[in-house]
Amino acid sequence: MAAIGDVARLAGVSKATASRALSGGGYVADDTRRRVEAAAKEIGYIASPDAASLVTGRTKNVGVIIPFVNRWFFGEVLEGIERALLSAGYDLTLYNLSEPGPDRARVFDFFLARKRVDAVIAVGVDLDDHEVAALEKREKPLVALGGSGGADARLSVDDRAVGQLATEHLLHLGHTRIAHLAGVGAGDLPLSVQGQRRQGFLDALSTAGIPPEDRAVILEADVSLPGGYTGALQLLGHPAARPTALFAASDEMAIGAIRAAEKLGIDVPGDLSIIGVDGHEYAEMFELTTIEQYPGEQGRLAVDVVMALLLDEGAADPLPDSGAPLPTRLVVRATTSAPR
Amino acid sequence: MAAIGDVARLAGVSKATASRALSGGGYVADDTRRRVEAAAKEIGYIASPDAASLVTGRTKNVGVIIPFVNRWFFGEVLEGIERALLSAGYDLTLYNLSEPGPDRARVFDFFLARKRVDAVIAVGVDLDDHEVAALEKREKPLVALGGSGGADARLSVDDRAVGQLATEHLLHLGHTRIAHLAGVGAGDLPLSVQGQRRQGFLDALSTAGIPPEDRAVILEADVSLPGGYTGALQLLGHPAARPTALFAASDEMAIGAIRAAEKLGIDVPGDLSIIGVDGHEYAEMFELTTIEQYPGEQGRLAVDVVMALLLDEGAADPLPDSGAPLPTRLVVRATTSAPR
DNA sequence: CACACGAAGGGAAACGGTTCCACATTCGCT
DNA sequence: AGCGAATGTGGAACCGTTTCCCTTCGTGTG
Repeated sequence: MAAIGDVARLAGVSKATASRALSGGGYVADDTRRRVEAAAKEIGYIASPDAASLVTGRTKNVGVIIPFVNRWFFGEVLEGIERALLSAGYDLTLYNLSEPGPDRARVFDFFLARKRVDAVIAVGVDLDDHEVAALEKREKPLVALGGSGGADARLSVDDRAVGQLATEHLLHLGHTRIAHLAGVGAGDLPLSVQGQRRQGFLDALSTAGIPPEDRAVILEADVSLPGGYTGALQLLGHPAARPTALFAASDEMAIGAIRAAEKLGIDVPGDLSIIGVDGHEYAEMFELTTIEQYPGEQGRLAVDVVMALLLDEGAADPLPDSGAPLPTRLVVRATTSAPR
Repeated sequence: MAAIGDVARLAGVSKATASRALSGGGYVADDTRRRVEAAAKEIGYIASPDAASLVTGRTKNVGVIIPFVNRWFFGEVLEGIERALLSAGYDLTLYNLSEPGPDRARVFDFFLARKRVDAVIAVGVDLDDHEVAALEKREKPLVALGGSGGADARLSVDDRAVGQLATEHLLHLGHTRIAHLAGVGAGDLPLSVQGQRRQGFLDALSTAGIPPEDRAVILEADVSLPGGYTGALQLLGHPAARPTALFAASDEMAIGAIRAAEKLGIDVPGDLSIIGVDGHEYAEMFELTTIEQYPGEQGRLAVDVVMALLLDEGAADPLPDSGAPLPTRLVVRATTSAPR
């Protein structure tokens, strides 16, 4: 395989000059640079990133840890990150994190501990103290998108406000018996995305002064279409206290709920209004009222922050984002209306 | 940062011995090994994969190129690959390939050209000659899952047989006016997955002796739920030649078609039978008849092949797979029945 | 009892780049 | 004209491993 020494020899310069001409900064005469580039092309020279990383300490590679790739939100984020990283000339190493367990620990203690990534983007993962510590030890920047736990920068939708807005939309239409299909763990992890949405739901009911005995239940279910389906069957099957409106913690759950209502012969929105969260690809087709967010854009943004952090690298962080939550938008379609 | 020299000094051995004790083979006394390991743990030594790669030429990293992450099939494959790779101690570098264009060329000519991956898994991508050549030049193994183009090993469902079986299922129920919702490009790329399914469809009709004027149309649409929805609206909206059965090239398309039928007041399966392909997570919920395949398992399998190839490495390839197509299974549910 | 052989470990040379430092020009400015 | 800065280039050290080759023992074998 052709090494930089070969290129240098062919171009009649030293390794140092060849290196500068091809990648490094430094002073190189235009003429020389062209000669080196021509030589490189001629022998099909390809730089070894390993050798470069070894000496510079930078790898041009960022690690992404993500709990699912097959949920719409996460898939979309991942595609956004990938595209942004690619155009910045970075590689993306994927760690598909499972629930807590030996595999998960292995990712933090073995894979991420090595110096193979310049930074880590954690999307939608709730890091525990041990995990944060493991990442802290490496001085690599850590930016988080949603989820909870310490990070150098955290981008996040205001999920509590989202939950509140969704619920207020239903209240505003005149509903009072409103159920919430929450994500699993919403009750146990108040700081998680699902926990915050649940909190927002409760906030809205409280400020609206709905007496507790009038409130419908909160049911936790898998944040997926089948999860929403079975959860909604549960919720709607009981004839006594059937809610007139349902706030689903994600659009996938909401679509499952629509399906469940159809199954049970419950008219949407006549007998049941449904609102979701996400702005899922399918939302329009199901005419679903939802609170949109923009995961692809969020991914891109996370990459921007990483790049900024990588430039500063130790300089007094001006906290490039810090503050404004990510944008969301209420989109009213045909699954919500006033109760009969 | 602690280097192996520090470990060696602390353990009172040479770098060479420390290296052997921690990773390499060679002779090391048990006692010495333990001492080195203790020293490593004590100072929190973490080996630099870059340095190791530089000298060994192996990176313990495989590249995966995949056109989507947010379609069920691909997401599932990706998760399968990731899990298998992780447990083999390998990293996964993701290249989310877009349609042909400068970005796509960049992946092949820049990213994959470098020596950062030991092997490449291409899932569902139709490689053109230039791309195959670019990968060929690096001697790294290339295993393909579906799609077309040269590769060292190719795992694939027999998509033609799948198309044929799906169509025969409908024929067997007594249908003759059968439409096919094909994936885009099915007509132009006969060797692609979608092209093969289309061929199987035609094969079945021919062998059944259905006269061409009786056959319903083939319509190409995006291989997604919205694609299936709008495609089916197209197909079913025309009252004159409405088919009594529909073979959708994927479950996502099939579910979109179900939705479209509902929209148009067409009873499924009374007025229209629908069959899909994939065994999608949602298939059961929609009671969809489908031909299942097992993408997660396929991903795992692809990794097995890669590992085998990586071991041989130049030895006379016994073509570890070569042959039997990947398993599929017809699962009959409630969206197909005899025509009225 | 000599000898070969296997086990154990050390020294040093890679691997393929980048970058520090030194040196030689050329240029702009006073 | 003199001098410092800017520009262009080469030599050599260095990044952190692995591995080749050599030395030193101890031991089973002829």
